[in-house]
Amino acid sequence: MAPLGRIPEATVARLPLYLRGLDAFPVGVTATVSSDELADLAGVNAAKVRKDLSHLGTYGIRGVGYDTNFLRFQISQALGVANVWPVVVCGMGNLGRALANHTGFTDRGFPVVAATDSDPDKIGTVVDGVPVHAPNELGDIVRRLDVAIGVISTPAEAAQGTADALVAAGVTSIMSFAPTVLSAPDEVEIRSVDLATELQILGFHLHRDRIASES
Amino acid sequence: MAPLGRIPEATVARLPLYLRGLDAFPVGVTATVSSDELADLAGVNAAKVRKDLSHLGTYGIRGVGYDTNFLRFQISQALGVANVWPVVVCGMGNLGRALANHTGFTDRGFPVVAATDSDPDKIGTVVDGVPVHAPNELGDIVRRLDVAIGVISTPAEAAQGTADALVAAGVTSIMSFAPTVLSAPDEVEIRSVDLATELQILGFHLHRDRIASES
DNA sequence: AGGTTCTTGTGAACTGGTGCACAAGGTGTC
DNA sequence: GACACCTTGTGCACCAGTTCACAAGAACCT
Repeated sequence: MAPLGRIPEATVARLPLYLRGLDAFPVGVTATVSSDELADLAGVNAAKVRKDLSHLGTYGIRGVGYDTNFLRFQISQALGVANVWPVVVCGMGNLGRALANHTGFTDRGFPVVAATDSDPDKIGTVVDGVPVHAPNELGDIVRRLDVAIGVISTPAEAAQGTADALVAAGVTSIMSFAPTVLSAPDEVEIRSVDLATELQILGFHLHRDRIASES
Repeated sequence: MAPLGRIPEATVARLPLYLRGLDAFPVGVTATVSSDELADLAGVNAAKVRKDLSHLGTYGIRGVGYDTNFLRFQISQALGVANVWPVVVCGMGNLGRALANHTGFTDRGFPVVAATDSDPDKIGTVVDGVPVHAPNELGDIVRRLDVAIGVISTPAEAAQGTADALVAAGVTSIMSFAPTVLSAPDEVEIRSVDLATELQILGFHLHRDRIASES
């Protein structure tokens, strides 16, 4: 019922999952989905679904469920999915190349419009349709192509410098894969994904289970 | 002071960050680090560092700080970093190849020992030192190479089947990049990293800021 | 030794988020 | 129209995790 007040961060993080879950229903065809079904599709529980959706001011229909098309519209609206946010990939190593070529990005409104790399052999080339520039052109690229999001896939040593350059160019959203802490002004939103860290967390559980089974 | 009781999940997720932060101190050289410094290195706050470390039963020295070498040892111990956990990468698309070739994995005790892919052209080849097998050989590979962790980088449609195969082969730790919900028995630990979802969360903040600045 | 300064370890308050449980409201059947 | 059946929306209790604030302990200086 809350008319678009502040949406809790935990809810925001789940909205994309609901949207993904709604892919199970064809667009345009009238259908309803219950919080229970949607919970299954998104991998959460039903109470959470209902509470999350109530934050959007979405009205489901008691006894029936949510209209799939209207719900899709509401969530898209809240997330601003209609917008297209151009992305620049900084660091065209293995990971950078994979990201630049990742269809899941462009499909969802995040086209990779340019990349940077410090390797002279790569600068000036076009990889999978993405032009590779020198790092010092970053500011220029951002302004010219209206880049909204910077992806950092450089080695850890170069990450902070790259982040600084992105911030200087006016980018306020950064997704980093570099295994290091980045500092930036408060208004810059940084999401850090460290794959090795993720594996270490899995390793912890394996380790503990092994110890438990040995004793 | 708690002698290795149950460590909160949130703490476990930060231990790798502390370990990474300790890289700033050379191994073997005696030095101390305060919770404040370590907090900076790991990108969290000092109170959290102290409480987290207290869960390990680690004793710092009041008025001084923590011995860097001992701390490194303690955290490594807790995480089970000494163990080597072989990894199989399922799905050798762009992302899979990048992961298989990612030095950050092997370096930290997670060697990629094999991969699978359904493309007949790839099966039987060796990519960056990693042999590619057919999906139906997965069970065999896991048993033969003692695989502990499965990475799923297949398309969404193939993800559940791959997960099932991993579980059937006895793998209890899965890291998935597929944009879909995976179901598995409770004892299987699944960490899901959906890159498009991450970008959508960034997009939400961009969208909100734009609205705020327009009104 | 006494005083000053530093930093840990932790009790306690606080915060955000979760999950239960049920009233409110809607549909369908007889 | 009455009744049985669904499913939402939400108040409330609960829980995990965070942050504060400070006593306890250690080093150093005079």
